[in-house]
Amino acid sequence: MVAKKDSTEYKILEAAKNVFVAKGMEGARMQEIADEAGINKALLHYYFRSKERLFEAIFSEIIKYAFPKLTKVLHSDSDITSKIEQFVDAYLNILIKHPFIPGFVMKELNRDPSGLFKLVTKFGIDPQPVFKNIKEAMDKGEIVQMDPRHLAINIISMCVFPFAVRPILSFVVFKDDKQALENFYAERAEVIKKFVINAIVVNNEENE
Amino acid sequence: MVAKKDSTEYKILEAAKNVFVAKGMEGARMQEIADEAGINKALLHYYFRSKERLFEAIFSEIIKYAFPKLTKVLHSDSDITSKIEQFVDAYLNILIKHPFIPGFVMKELNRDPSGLFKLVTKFGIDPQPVFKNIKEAMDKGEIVQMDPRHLAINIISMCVFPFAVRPILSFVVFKDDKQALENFYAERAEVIKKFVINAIVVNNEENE
DNA sequence: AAAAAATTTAACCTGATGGTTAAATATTAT
DNA sequence: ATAATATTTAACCATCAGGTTAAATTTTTT
Repeated sequence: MVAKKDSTEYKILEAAKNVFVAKGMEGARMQEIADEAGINKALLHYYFRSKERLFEAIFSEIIKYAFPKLTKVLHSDSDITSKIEQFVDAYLNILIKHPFIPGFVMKELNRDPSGLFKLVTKFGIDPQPVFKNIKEAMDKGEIVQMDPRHLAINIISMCVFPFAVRPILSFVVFKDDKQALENFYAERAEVIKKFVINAIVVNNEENE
Repeated sequence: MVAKKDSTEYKILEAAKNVFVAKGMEGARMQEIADEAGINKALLHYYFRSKERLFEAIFSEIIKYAFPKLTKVLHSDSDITSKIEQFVDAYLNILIKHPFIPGFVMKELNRDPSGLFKLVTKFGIDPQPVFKNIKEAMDKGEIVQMDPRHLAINIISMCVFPFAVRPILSFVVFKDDKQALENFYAERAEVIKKFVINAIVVNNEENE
């Protein structure tokens, strides 16, 4: 059940999200979350019982936000290249709006993978149907033959990784020029789609 | 200066690496590092002064190990596609031998980017010459025209990201089948090279 | 052999931190 | 109006954790 805007619970969730995203589960301090929510620290425990549970509430909310938008495009009846393009567009749309997600999720993935495992199981996320769909397209000669898992991880890697390494990317490549970095991110969807299509579609002279 | 094998300092560094990699800078406990090194906790401070400095010693050693192997292949006189292939081979070689590196480095990148910034500056890592080299190859028509930065980040993303998400990749795609995962990683170099060459080399019918 | 330096140790310190509690206050139900 | 429930608060607790210290021991230097 969703907390009403302006309620104490809502304020806690917003503050907790800000602090957990910035500092991580271990680095975040309950007093800092309370300060940012403008409440007494004891209330954090009154509403959420423990730091761990508060964190889980935030983490699952983030995962719950992103996953459906991605799996939805994969269950359409489009041909494989359209699906890939829609998937890339959907993914970049989410990442541009919420660029903190990859760094945050991957930090917590490596700290304690079981949390994400539970959510994956809970949401019934299963890539096998997607791999099967890709395999069928390969067998029909629509795209080149390769292990569908490699194709999937190639696409996801190009989508997510640049956001996950945002700090070092900004520093090394963009010299902390925020606008240039935003422009780079804005171009990613088109670049990835073209790159992938070029890599996998057979005899693709028309689009050269 | 390198610590002699079997010396206390060497034991500390090995133990610290194990614990920092597993738990991260914040999650690691000095007592646990001492226990694993088989020494009194005070010795950690005697040799390294603070937890932060001990961590920095480990972190820079890891970065120092990996970077030269990668930049070396980029400074050869080969044509661009050979360079890309050598780079991918070198990168995957390192990652397969030390699969913990991406998860660890990215976790610390997001916790405190300045540490990595300092190392990048210290080692004089500058991608501009590589971008220039790529651009020249594009202008000559050897590979398709695109922003060199996108090409570079595409390649690095496909190399690194699958290792960075190893826990969830193993869980979701490989059902914790370690051998299957290792096989997948072992195939990555060839898959990435072929994928990239297909994506960027013009009229590449011979290799189909 | 003796002195100096390096290394090691057990015990301790201080601040930080997640969590708890009893009481007060506010809100809701009767 | 009163009772019950929910919310809030200041103060506190107990443990944890990085770091320190004086003294003992070992090793190295003279």
